[in-house]
Amino acid sequence: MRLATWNINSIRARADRALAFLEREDIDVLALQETKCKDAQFPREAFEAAGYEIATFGFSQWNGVAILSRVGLDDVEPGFLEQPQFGEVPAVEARALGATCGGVRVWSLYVPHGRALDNPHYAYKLAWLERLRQHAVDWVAADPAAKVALVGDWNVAPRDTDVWDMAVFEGQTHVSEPERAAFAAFADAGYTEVSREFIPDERKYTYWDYQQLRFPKNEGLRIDFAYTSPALTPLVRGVTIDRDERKGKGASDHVPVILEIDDSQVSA
DNA sequence: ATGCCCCTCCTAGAGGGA
Repeated sequence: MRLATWNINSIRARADRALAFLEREDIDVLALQETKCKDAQFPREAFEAAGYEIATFGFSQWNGVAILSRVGLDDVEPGFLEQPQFGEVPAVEARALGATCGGVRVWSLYVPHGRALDNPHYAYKLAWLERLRQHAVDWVAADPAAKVALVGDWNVAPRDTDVWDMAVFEGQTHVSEPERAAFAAFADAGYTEVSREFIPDERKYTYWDYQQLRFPKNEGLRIDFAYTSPALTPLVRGVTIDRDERKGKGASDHVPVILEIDDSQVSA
């Protein structure tokens, strides 16, 4: 099974790119972030015609997550239990969507950005990650055989080498110690960030700003990751970053991360 | 060329992104 995650930065602006990606990379399950549309606005028809079932979670132009699958799509959960809220009138945001696809419990995650270290969004980000981590612990405690994939835009650069110039990011979000600790806590819980296992090299980024020739100069960030539960980790045969997807007119500022999973042992 | 910001929405300037 080939499972991909991609912050697409508007599914309506890039439905054609998404369709081409699914076909080119032979993708079975695609977790999307920043779909930037309400459920009713999601361009379902083209993906259904290509053989995918679709679950969406979006209710405004902000955020939005989705899962497309051609290997089953069951037990859809928009958001996780007691997901931290944000806003003047606190509300759950469309940043997490769970579904079981081909025997794998997939969570498409768009972790809050944080904005600035002294911004309320930053405390929200840390609380959001911690609540998710508690669930991640509970899921494998309840069922050690659970095959869980926590994939998406984590908005954390775990290492100094995951940003193109630490001097630029010093004192900003994504690189602070509490964010890195919140990210690392998933590994303490027994999950493995498999992109690092297969791609340990430096300067292997998943995001490049649209401005100032960041992509041609390979000045990017590595912030899109895939944590897998203990039962799923040994089934991951490979991980790739589809860097070429950043090329050309109309690219998202993020590229897909693709997992090859041995599903010969996984019942659909 | 991988190429000099892009998405959204009460269409026009602002909010959000990282």
